[in-house]
Amino acid sequence: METIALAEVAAVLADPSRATMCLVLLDGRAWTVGELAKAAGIALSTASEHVTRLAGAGFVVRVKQGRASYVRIADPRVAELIEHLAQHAVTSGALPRAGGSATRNPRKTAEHRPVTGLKPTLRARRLGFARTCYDHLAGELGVALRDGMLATGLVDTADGLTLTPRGREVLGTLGVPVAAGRRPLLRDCLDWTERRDHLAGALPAALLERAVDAGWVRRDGHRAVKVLAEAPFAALGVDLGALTGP
DNA sequence: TTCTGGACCTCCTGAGAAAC
DNA sequence: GTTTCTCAGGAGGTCCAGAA
Repeated sequence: METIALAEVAAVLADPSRATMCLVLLDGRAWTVGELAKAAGIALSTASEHVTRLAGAGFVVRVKQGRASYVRIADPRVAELIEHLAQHAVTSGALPRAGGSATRNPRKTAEHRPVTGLKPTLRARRLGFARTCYDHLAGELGVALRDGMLATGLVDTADGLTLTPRGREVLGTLGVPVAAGRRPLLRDCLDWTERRDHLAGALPAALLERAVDAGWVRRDGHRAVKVLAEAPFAALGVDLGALTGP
């Protein structure tokens, strides 16, 4: 019974077009069916069918707004599942690291297309340096944030990943709201480019939202994030100058 | 082991509906 | 009228069980 259910769910992601759509949606934004079709390199009607199937399996939800129909990942757990599958694909050799592709359809997203020139190389480097992992920061910057917050005592791992009183204070001064709600405040999320953990959960999501609102970082194309020089990441134990950068 | 026919899947074009 | 999306129908490819 469970085997059949697992096979059915896996079959939904087994199609390269639907997998591409899911990877595109990992940036946490809502996309129109037309945009998804363009990203996957398929016709609009075909994309609509794929979205219907993804929605039926609970991977995505549709939000009607006027004549447009927006599609987004159903919830953060789905995003984590897709991110982990992508990470597994990389570590198992099915997909090369950022910038490569092993799908049977070569016209897929820029993120997984083989690097053939300067522009794709730069894109891959930007993704590797700093990007969004659904709703939080990932890449070299994401891993550095975890390391920095641990090193400066803002986060503690003695009893699982917890925010220390000092961490609460520092984040408060930065204007980052600290409220867990139904989601865990902090948890580890394996980074598929760095092969190390970065921070996920309600707090990293709030930090990214605050960073974008305050202009510390700017979304720079699909998933890539540009860090501005005046970003106060030093308060979180991150030495931006020590990172390799894109 | 190879061939064959049916079932299934993906993707396309074209028509039509709905919203602006 | 234009844009965006869904639906219908069909082409082409793949998979698989059964036969030779």
